[in-house]
Amino acid sequence: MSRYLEARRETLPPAVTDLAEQLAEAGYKVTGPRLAVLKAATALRGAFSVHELEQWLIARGESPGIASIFRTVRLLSDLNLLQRIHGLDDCHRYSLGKGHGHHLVCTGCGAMERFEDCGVQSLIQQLEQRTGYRISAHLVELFGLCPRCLAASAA
Amino acid sequence: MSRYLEARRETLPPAVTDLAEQLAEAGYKVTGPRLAVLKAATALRGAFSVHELEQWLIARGESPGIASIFRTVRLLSDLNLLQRIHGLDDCHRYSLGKGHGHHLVCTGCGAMERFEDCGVQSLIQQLEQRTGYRISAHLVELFGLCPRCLAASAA
DNA sequence: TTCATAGTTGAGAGATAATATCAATAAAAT
DNA sequence: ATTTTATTGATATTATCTCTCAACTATGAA
Repeated sequence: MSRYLEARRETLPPAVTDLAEQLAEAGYKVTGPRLAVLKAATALRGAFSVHELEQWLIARGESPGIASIFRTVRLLSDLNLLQRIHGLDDCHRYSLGKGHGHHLVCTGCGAMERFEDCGVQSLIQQLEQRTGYRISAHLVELFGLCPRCLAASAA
Repeated sequence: MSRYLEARRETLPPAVTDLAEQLAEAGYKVTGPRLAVLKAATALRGAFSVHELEQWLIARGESPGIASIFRTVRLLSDLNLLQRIHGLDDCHRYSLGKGHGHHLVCTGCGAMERFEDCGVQSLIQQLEQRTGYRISAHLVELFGLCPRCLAASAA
């Protein structure tokens, strides 16, 4: 495995070591900058932007160069460990999570719920028949107010 | 109505005058640059980027400043006459069309089908119950190969 | 038709998101 | 411990898009 990771395993949250192990398994080196980004992404939870990752890291005095933050985000995305969130306007947010997933995003505060089953299978079948396309991917994102923002707006 | 539009109605495609009338009705002036962008968007059909609009216009020697192209795209979008297409990667394409709509985009050639009914109502109800969110908007986009690209890839 | 006015335009500066370059560095294999 | 090779970071660059503001023009009123 990764010597670098083993040396600091004790000091890292399990979620971070877990992700780092997947980087190693995929043949990538486990480096300081990459661990830093993983720490930030894990700590921020939910939907975060590259800028927010950077701010979190700067605040702790351990920010890699911005290029490496982008590179790590891209790498996690390529390995399907990170999903890009497509907002109605904003398309520059991400969420940790394995494989295919969808998001329900609060337009008030940015909170987010992930869900797996989006029930578009029958729509896909229907459209394949009607249009002759072979559909291989889909994007489903939902927007609204979370319970807290809902309560606040009612007051 | 718009004096400017009436004076050139004869020289414009109906799809363009139709859109221009909607600008006028909404209280916006019908100007040369705006008509030019409408012509480009109508001519390009399907999914287009701002850059493609600009290229089309430059090729005909009637391109407004890039700022005005962006402004017109934004205006059409605000009036719900233009939809932004969210690709898996690319989020900078648009499609003419009124109101709420979804897209089935060919990952091979960029061709595109619009569809209205996306059948996520029951998913929305389900998630509202489970999460307590009040869902007010959604994004559904599908990707695959169009019949032509499918045939080409089989060969 | 002409005029006044208020909305619109365009050039260029600037903001933001992201990538490219490449010498220096550090993790991993030996 | 040394070698090898991936990775990093500073900087420049590109792409997308917005801002500013003087000049302009479509529109409504006269």
